[in-house]
Amino acid sequence: MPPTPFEQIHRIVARIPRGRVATYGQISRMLDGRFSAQFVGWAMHGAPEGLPWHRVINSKGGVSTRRILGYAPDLQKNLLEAEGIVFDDEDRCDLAVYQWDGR
DNA sequence: CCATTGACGAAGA
DNA sequence: TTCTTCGCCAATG
Repeated sequence: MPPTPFEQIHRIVARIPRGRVATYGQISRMLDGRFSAQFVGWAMHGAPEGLPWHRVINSKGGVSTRRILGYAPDLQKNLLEAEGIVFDDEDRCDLAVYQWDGR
């Protein structure tokens, strides 16, 4: 049987190298637009342990987990900073520098 | 089966 | 630049 949408998304996320990031929309496009960017976010909600979910951010270069209740504030940002990614005073990083090229 | 729901994004005001 | 609107589509109840 074919991989589920979640599995296809998780496979891509698992390939993101340390110190790089990918956007929800980018992953959606890498899967040929079969799923909406919004759905990619939903797939992260149920990400299996070990998946580098923190390397997936929004198109503005910022993290989106702060609005989720139950998450430690700035956890995602802290994990990325630990990998060398720098955020500006608006909590955004430079996608031109850190965005994964998919290879 | 139908309505609602998102860790989103592009376009327009 | 910020805010709103609309499209997106599998999952969930």
